[in-house]
Amino acid sequence: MTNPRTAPPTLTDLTTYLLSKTGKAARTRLTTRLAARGLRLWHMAVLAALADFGPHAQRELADRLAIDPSDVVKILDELGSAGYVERSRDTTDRRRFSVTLTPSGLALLATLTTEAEEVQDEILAPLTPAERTQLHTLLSRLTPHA
Amino acid sequence: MTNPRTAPPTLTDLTTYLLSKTGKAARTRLTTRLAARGLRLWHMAVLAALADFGPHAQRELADRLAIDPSDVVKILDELGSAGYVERSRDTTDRRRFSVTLTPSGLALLATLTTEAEEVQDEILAPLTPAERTQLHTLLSRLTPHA
DNA sequence: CATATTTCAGCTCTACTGAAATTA
DNA sequence: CTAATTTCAGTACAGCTGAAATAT
Repeated sequence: MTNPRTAPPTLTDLTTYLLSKTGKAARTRLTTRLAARGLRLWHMAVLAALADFGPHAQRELADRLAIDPSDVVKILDELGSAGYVERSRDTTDRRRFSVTLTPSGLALLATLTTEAEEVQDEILAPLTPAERTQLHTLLSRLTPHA
Repeated sequence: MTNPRTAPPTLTDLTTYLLSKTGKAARTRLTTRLAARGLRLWHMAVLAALADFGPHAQRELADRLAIDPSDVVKILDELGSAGYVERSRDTTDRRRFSVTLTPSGLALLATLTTEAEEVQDEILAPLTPAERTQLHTLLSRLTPHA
């Protein structure tokens, strides 16, 4: 009768459950693609922050992306040794490093964004373009609040 | 100028990013509430599966909820010792345990569902009732695919 | 004999904690 | 002297792997 892989209605009646499940599916798929390049989601997030807002101190990156400052260190070590970002001492406050995006970092971000859009096309496949816009608008009303 | 906690547009332009972020926020909030009762999300998911579809073998729970079978063991140990579920050997296939929900398990599920709905009200607060319905409908079109 | 279910021991990864070194 | 930034070592947890015990 019932497909044994059907999720419980008690859960699927909750919009937050659907949100959590589809969000996790999207994240997992992109994580898998990034792993093929030896990268994780935080690497992409850091590149995006630098591209969109310019140089950051490490603490600023941690605040903006809600990453633990102690984890920012390793992420930047990896991006730095691959030549995607550069660290230099902030001249006005020598406790800080100023992190900047390199041209190759910007190029990488463009590639990763394309991959993310491919994953998005997979996840949103059942929706028409108009419905996708509708969904995006609704979700963007939520995020500042969450 | 720019609030240093603003997320990068390169990311927020992706619907899947918003999906991931709001889904994670919802999950985190409910996880926190459940932890106050010594429970985790999987406990609630198992109770929901048993309430909605009746008794399951452990393997069936694992398939339906996409949990690793080896993790089902511990979850049921905890639910069982608290009296929320009962395990009995399946008479037709004695390799299997048949897991059933107890009345107190059903009562617990009702309480947890209320908590989940409270979290949902927090997360969806910016939306009107009509918009919430719209969001739910769109998301329910996605999950079978994902 | 090959396969399925339950169980356990152990690995890995992410996220978080606590503290040290440097500078403001 | 207090506080902020970067860094590192270590902890806790969830999810997964591999294999054993029992039954089909």
